[in-house]
Amino acid sequence: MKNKKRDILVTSALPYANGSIHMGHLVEYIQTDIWVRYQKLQGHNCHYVCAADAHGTPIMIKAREENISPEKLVTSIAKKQYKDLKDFGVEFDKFHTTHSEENKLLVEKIYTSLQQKNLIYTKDIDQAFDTKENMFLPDRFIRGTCPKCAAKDQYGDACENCGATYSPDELINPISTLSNSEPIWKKSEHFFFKLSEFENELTQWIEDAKLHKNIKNKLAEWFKMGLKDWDISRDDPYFGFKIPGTKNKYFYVWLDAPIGYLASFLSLCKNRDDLNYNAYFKKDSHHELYHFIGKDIVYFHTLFWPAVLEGAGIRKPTSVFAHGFLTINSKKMSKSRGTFINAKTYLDNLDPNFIRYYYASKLGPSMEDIDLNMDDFIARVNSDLIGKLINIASRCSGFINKNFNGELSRELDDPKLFNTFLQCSQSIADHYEAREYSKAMKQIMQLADKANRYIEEKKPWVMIKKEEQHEEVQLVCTQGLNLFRMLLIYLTPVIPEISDKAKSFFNEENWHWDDTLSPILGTKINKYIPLLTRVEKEKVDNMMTSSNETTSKAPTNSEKNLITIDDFMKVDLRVALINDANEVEGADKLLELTLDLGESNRTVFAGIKAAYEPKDLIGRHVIVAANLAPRKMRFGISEGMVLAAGPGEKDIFLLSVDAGAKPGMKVK
RNA sequence: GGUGAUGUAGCUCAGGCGGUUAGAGCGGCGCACUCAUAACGCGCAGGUCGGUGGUUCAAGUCCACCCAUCACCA
Repeated sequence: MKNKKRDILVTSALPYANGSIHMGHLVEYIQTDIWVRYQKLQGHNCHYVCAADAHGTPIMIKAREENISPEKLVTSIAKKQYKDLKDFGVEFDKFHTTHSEENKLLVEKIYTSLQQKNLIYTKDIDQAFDTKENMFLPDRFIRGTCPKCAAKDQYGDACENCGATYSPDELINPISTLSNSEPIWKKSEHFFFKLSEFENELTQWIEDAKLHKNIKNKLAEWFKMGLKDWDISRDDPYFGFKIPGTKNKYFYVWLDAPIGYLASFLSLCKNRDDLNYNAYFKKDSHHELYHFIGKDIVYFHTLFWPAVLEGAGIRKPTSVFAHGFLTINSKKMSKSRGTFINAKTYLDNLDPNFIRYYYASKLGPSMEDIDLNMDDFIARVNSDLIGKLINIASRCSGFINKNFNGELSRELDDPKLFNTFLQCSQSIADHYEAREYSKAMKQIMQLADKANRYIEEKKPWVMIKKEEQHEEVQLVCTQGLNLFRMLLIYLTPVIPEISDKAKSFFNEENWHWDDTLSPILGTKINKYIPLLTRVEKEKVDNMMTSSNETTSKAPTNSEKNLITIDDFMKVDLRVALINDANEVEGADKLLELTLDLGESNRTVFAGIKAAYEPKDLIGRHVIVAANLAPRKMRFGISEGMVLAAGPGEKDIFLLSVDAGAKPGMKVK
């Protein structure tokens, strides 16, 4: 049963240093932290490193908006992020930053090494350029009308309304969100990493790393499409590391971010005599390396990253563990819907141990999303943690303290029952190791039920009234407290803070997984102070309310993007009569409308099929943007846009005019 | 649009290779207890396993199609 000591290095994805930590981030950090604490509890040499992800255009822009240097912005945000994580019991051995000396050194070293092996080449590409701001624009900073469904104000890479993906040059009326000007298209030399040369190595690595079935599926899909080389450079202005030998080219943030894992560890090694960086990262290292990530960044961690490491002659990760996203009350986390909960908002109202346990009770090794359902959260935490677990201690300790001067008996009442609990040790350990936390929690709670049933059967509160059974009460409660102690050792990775409190209640110093083997007997316990009290619904409600308040205070997009009356008058809005409406063959969302605009007739494709029947539309008056540039669509040319409101799908509502309006009338 | 995944009691979820009356925890209802910051114990009720069709002696479990939800598309 005793394994030899393992050397393990673990990472969580680096939080991007432009915002606060929220409940979604915490799924990952808590999942990782539980695993690391478990390994440490088993006595392994396990190290957990992370860092602030400091580079990239969004951080540069935000710093500019706040009129401070990007360095300063990153430092202050990283400090807050680190504190939030720490307050949730997430215990890093090192939290560094990608904007560090160590990282610069490693990035350049790796790049040079790739270059020497002829794995880097340059190529000119066309990119959107903002002439006012004098910079190239990432897709996210371009908005315009979706070429597929004509939804307005969509990002440069994908439409949130119809889900279409495209390149920014396909957008209708593209606008730079930085200057509100129309971008031009300009050539620029970019640096590429030859990912395509690593197909064989990657295929082998995917097998070796025993990646989860879901990840493998996803990878197979990408392999089928063929690996494309990776663009690793960005143009000035950019916040990042300059590419050696160039004047104005920078490394793309996604190149230096994962290298930040190594840099953070390197920095840790500097302060620790017992750690050797090379032992972990030399090509043939047998030390273990694991990355915990979200499913959105599987691509970077299972293709680019191992390929870059392979190319640079560095060891590859032992494995990569991807988790799903968090939904709140079954809804996507969203600021506008008030389902966006910041870490800080949670902490202002609730105990971090609650959410650590709740996440653990739902987490498994798969990439499925998990839901934070508030009613479920309250029920689960109160029932499991308070009602079952903590209750064992609080119903036993009173007897020991009041009647036996706080002293535990010298033997157990039921060693067999104790052994039953012990027999689950391996299975629970295996669950932790395999990141099957939900199964581990279930098993532990079944034991807690068993402990409560034992006390119920023995009825110490009856025995204490009979002189001849007095001593048996001590035996029974000592038994109960020992069962409780074992369960808390099992739960130490999940609720470390409660575990610490229990430790001092038992007057013990350190707990190791194998301390479950021998019961604690004949010693004194301290006065019992409730280790944890129930979740109150009011606190949860309060948290939800303040989440709503803080998020709705943020200026909305419309407030920021004010336009003048002249801007508004540029849009020629007209009343139109729908003469005809038909379904479009091959289009899922479009209807073809023939409109009477008074002087002329128009054909317009409108994305309203989910909401309206063609026959109900004929004869209706609607409002049309009449001077919209005609747009060639797959099904024909659309000569305008019918105005409608709503989030999409079935919830689209056409604007109509009061009786008397005639086709062709101008709206003003 | 393409690809992948998910859909089992009110809620959260288990259900290797298809096999008798489909499981757990929570919640609900009833009983009991009073040691426990109402916690615990015993019992009961709840499901045509998203839909349709198929393969089979037999399907929640395999196949096809459909619907809904989610994610990814460098």
